Amino acid sequence: MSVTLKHVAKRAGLSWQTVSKVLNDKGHLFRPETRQRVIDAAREMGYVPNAAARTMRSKKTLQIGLLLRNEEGHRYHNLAAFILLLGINTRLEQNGYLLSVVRMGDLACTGDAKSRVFEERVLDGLIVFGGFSPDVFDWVHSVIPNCIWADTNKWDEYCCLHRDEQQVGRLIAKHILDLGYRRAVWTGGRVDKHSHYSQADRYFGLKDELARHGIELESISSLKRDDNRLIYPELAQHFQPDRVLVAYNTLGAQAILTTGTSMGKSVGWDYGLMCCDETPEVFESWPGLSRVSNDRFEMGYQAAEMMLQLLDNPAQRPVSRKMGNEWIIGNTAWGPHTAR
Amino acid sequence: MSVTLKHVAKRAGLSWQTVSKVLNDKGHLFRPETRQRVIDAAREMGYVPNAAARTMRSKKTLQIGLLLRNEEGHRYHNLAAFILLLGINTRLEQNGYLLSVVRMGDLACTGDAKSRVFEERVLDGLIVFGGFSPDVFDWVHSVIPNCIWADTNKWDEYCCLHRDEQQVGRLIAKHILDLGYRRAVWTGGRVDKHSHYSQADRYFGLKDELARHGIELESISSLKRDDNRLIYPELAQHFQPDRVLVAYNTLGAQAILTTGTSMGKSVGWDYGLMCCDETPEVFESWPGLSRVSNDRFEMGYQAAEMMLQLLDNPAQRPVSRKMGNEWIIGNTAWGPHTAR
DNA sequence: CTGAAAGCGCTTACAG
DNA sequence: CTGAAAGCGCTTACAG
Repeated sequence: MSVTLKHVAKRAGLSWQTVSKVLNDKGHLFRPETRQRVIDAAREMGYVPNAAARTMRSKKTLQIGLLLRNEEGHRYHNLAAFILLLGINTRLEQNGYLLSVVRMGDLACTGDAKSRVFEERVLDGLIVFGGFSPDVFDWVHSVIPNCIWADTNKWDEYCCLHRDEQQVGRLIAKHILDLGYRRAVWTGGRVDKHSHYSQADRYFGLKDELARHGIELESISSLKRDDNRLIYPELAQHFQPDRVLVAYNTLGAQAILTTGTSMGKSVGWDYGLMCCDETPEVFESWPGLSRVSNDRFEMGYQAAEMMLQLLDNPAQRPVSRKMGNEWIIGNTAWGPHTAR
Repeated sequence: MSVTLKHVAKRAGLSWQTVSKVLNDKGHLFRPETRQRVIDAAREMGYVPNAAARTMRSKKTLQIGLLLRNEEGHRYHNLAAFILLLGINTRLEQNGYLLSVVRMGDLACTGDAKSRVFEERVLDGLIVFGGFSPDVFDWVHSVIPNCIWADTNKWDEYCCLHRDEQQVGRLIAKHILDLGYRRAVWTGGRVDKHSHYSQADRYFGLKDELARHGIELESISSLKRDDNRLIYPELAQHFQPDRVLVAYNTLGAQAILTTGTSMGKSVGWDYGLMCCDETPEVFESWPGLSRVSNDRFEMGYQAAEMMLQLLDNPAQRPVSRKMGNEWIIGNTAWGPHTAR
């Protein structure tokens, strides 16, 4: 059906093994006319190497998986993961690797993982992204040995990639202090043992840094409605010019903005707002949000980089990395003296 | 290194070919005890079939590609494509197929396509999404014969999947008429031969349907700034209670809203607004937008369905499909009589 | 019911 | 400089 080395060889009048060597360019050790004959024949016949055959010999599939959480009723939950994917893809492509998306519920180890990647040897490695329970980590790792853990709750010396979330908290604290606020309100919810690491790290990074300067971080709780809208029952009393509200992510920031607007409060003037995170959409929809950067494309790129390193030398696993962040100046917090 | 049939066979005390047959469950034609011995041995040793070897025999890679446009400076342009990807993935997974993301600039045929999928036989088929030039279509098709064209400008009898964009225009027209508007303004830009098919179809579907009822569709032009913000120079004069503005997509709707807000105009009251498209984000950020539905997850699911059909029987290619749309009631257009 | 052989398309030692 | 052989891990006719 498709053109193989043998077909090309027949046309070129050479043995198929010779054709293989010419095409793989083993040291230019052929007569130029022979080379040309082979190359022409291959092109004319539209020869394309069979990846499976090559894989069998080389033991490398040149395929990496990206494991994403597949939450029921949250089809779109992982939108940000796409940027990560593009970053990974961009890096892997350079080395001839392909990227396949694998989705899994959090209970995969109990048997609901259906993807073929767990049943056959198809992947050289797997990049795991986001929140899964420890059991899942162990199970996945036992099936696919070469893993990079990107933004998961796992943190070892090797193979893990995190955003430096404590630094995020400290950055927020620094700007709260620089602007002269004496009251700050955390709106990112209560930290418990099931939390994603970012929640604890942002919270304590912020709290501790503020405490060092004699400011106690206040907190308000939040509710999540069935339709995924965030509600902050105690928010109203904190719309004050002397206060800065700290949102866990842009969704939270948006919810605060909406609530404030409906009460006639103007962000930046009637209250301050800072956000610990950003998403690609915020560049278009709310570039003025005062926030800490979060380049998920870069995270993907680095995760891919670590994966390539790991595959290159599995014995010497890549050292874990923490990605730094920057403060992005916005117009949603100007300090406590700007009441109009 | 990894466990093969031979290792399992040795443990089970059988030939490796027999082990293969048992594991592939060829008609239960083995003694139960033999079967059990094999199955136990395989599990104990953690046997996993080698996909490459299987591929070599079956001539099927069980891999599908998703081709996305890779625009310089538009890293995040294709965010909506992720939902499509999830839809495709969900369907393919059921049949054991893997999905790989492939990105390409629009000039690939001139040589900037770097992905390995164009240089080796790795994919059983390719789903092409979005806007490329006809040259690219031809080139891609010549390299990878089994293609499904999802939301591209290509429209044949077979293998194409479109949203019914003319119906979108007609749906908008219908609701404009139902609400009693006599003036409607298209803000979706001028149609030319490089336009995506959706632009022409939405525009003419709307225009023709309105014309049938004696209403002439007005138009205003738009500019795109360097930072991707949309500007409508002639917009101001159209913020009138007797008028409905029709946006090409949610980005356009957002831009109109922002402009209106800055002029103290209240959407739904001071002017009407309808949108031809929706994105996942709009469910969270602007559920009240009066618009036509666009389920990209479903489009992905159907594209995958067509691909599986094509692979199942390449001789009988799947007939092209047009996906219908629904009107989503919002609060941004109430008819021309609601001026306050 | 089980085993031995052929072959999928390639690469890489080893001969000539 | 070119060719013939072995082998990657599997499946599937064909023997026994």
